[in-house]
Amino acid sequence: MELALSLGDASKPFKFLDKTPKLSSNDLGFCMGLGSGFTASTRSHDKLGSLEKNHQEDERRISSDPPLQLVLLPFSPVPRRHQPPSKTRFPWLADNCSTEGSGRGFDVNRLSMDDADEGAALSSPNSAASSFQMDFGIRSGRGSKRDLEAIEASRASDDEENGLTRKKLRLTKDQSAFLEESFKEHNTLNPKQKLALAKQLNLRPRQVEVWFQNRRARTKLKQTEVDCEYLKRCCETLTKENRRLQKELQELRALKTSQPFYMQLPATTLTMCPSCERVATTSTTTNPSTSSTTSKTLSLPAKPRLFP
DNA sequence: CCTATCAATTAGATTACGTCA
DNA sequence: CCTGACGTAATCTAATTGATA
Repeated sequence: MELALSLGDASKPFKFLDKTPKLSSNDLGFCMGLGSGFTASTRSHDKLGSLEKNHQEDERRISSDPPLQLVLLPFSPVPRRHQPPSKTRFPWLADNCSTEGSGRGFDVNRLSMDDADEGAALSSPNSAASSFQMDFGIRSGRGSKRDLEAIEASRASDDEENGLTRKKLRLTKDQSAFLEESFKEHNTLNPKQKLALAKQLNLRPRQVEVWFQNRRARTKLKQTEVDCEYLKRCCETLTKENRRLQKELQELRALKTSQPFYMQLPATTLTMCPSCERVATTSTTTNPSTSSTTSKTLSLPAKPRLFP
């Protein structure tokens, strides 16, 4: 999982955002900043952090198991620490490419994928992943504990299928990684790509489709969170600026009251920005306390975007 | 009508955390 | 104090459903 987001230094968490109604990115119609470094959403950080944590957890799990050496086609994924880039990560691909079904275990996916008819798929939506994991574990002969448990679960689910008790089985790390790589290239799939991916991953096209759908939703959610945090920072900055200006106004009024005649002189030159219609002072008054009146340059920061 | 997509939701799996013996 | 078992809340995510273009 890679999400590149550089928005400056992180700050304290904003817990209340958890309960804040999510804003649609379509609603974000304005953009304002004062050149201060905006921070990324801590909520996003939390989530991304947890994703990273999950990833690390996954890697930790993997590291305890002997690495599988497989061939990845047709993509060239980023090499991982524990996986030599020249080796492949997907055993079923190796089988698909070389032996074409020889030594294959029971695989219900093929039933639906060969004719590309999702409607002909088995009734259990989990059967595909189950068979995949079972196939994976048995043929590799040294699957992780998680894989082995998945095998057991798949057997159980196979047994329970007739009893209408379905079990949700997660995609394997490699399947997810492959889908993730694919998502980086294009976050939507045409039917041809969907079928190809499904075939490569030994999933049903429907599963690939759903995965992309959910992945898009997650991306959108994260972007919304980033946008939300960005708007919050904008709001804070504007509030600060507003307070400062109110204070300055008060001081000016007080000065005018105490020095009515003096203030009639044009000691301060006020200029109006034609674009934003804001007033900026460009010269000083005689009162040092108000001479801090500044001509601020309002820079509009780029709106933070997640990748891709 | 058919299809693809999306938002909202459900529900199973997993993780985090507190409690207690 | 440490540890493991246990229960539970929180979180993640595969999958479903209904609306819409």
